[in-house]
Amino acid sequence: MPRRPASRPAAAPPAPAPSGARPEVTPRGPRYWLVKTEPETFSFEDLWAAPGRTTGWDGIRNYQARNFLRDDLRPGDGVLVYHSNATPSGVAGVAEVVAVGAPDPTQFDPRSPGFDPKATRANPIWYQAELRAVARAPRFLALEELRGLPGLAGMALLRRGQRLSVQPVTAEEWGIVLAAAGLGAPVATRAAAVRRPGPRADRSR
DNA sequence: GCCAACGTTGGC
DNA sequence: GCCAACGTTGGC
Repeated sequence: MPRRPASRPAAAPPAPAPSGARPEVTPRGPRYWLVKTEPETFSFEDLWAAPGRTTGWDGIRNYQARNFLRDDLRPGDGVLVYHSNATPSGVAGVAEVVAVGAPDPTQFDPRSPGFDPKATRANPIWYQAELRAVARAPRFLALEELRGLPGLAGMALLRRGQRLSVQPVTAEEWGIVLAAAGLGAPVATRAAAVRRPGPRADRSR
């Protein structure tokens, strides 16, 4: 289930990501991410309905996004699932990383739009992560609403020209988005469990 | 469908 | 290595 309508794989570039405009990843502690998916292809509801509410998040064909997926996601990390190219676009729910490190199988499948003739099983180019749905957003958080939330001005998603389909989210952004989505109460990702209680009013007595 | 913002390709 | 052409993303 391609997250992106897997575009033609680009030619193999120099392996490691240049640092340039790469959004920063929190070095320690729980990490948070946002992944984009076109709901007509694979929606949060599809993830929710998947066996074990889990699926291999495949179809990533951008090197920077791949590097986050391959090198930085860790089991237990929290993930905002964002619907792109949708009406409206926005955050539909929360997932968590279950496993990382597996090659994206669609790169080996000539019938898949994600097929990459340069990839071999010995030398895969693209990777996937196992994601498990944790909670629907009681309130779908539309992009327009996200733009209006104080504290999210610096969020990668909201920056002009930002197109990464896997991007880091800070702990602060995570807290703000969850609270606004009606998920202020603890969400059962390991990452969220580790999260320090913040100034948000989400501590039930 | 339009188009801005990028990433990639390929000629030189 | 430069950079114009082209392709893709994704909001609108």
